[in-house]
Amino acid sequence: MAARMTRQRTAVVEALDELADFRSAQQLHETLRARGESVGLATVYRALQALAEASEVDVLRAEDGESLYRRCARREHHHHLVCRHCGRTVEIDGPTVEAWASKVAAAQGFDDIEHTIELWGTCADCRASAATK
Amino acid sequence: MAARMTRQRTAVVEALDELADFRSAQQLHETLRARGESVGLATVYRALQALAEASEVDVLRAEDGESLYRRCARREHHHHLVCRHCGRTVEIDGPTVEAWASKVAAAQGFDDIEHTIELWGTCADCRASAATK
DNA sequence: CGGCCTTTGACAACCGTTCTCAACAAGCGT
DNA sequence: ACGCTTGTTGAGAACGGTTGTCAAAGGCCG
Repeated sequence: MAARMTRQRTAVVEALDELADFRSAQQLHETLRARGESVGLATVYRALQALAEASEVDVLRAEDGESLYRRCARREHHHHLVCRHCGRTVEIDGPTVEAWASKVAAAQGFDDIEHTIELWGTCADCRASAATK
Repeated sequence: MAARMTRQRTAVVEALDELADFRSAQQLHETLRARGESVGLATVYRALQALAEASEVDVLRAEDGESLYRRCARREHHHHLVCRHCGRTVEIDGPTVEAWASKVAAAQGFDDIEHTIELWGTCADCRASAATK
């Protein structure tokens, strides 16, 4: 139960802190390998899972179903505008949207409401480099 | 290129029409088998894929990553309130939300914007049967 | 330092989905 | 109705992300 601070966990957290954008577990694993920090893939998955449970990282699903992780600045509930090419992320919140969501759901007799509100797009940088093809 | 109307495709469409709720490809496959309509799993996947491309069905991802399909009443853009236990679905639209989403994204210099707005909950029926455990 | 007990890592197992490819059948022309 | 052409089917293999297994490694508390 006690969360031990191991070299591997520290490495995962550090990598997330530096990256700042949404990354897949495999990308993270690759990054760690590249910088010499040898960490097993399964361990990366477990670390991310634990962090997500503790709300230390946000998780969202890419369009192809892969899970992406990010260490967000704010721990409160919020949403994201994510570049589908490079993972670049902007945190956003929509107080209006929150209210709207729970009102609609309640009106239909639904409980335990959760909502998924994510915005995907192509950021300015990726649009520029795509033009240079 | 021409879309041929085969027994299998017809069966998939019919099953979707009757079900009315979001179902996974495997559930659909199981349903068809159960009613004697022998259809290969791969074929179900292909049929759903084709229907999705033609905007004949809506696709969304369950929390565990599985794809769910549904034949919606309206073909225009809309969102869903889905019971995470039985797939029961209510179509909803949020004109305010749409506007908000594209405005926010544009303000950050993002292009090709797409948004995912889905509501998950437990419907009244499932809540009731859960109480009977 | 010693030992308990969590964590690790290589690899196998899983599971949803897609691919392969020979057999099959829609739909068209005759 | 009869071929023919060509898209479609289906069983099984392949795939890719993720999770499980289990012996070895190593935090952490006394």
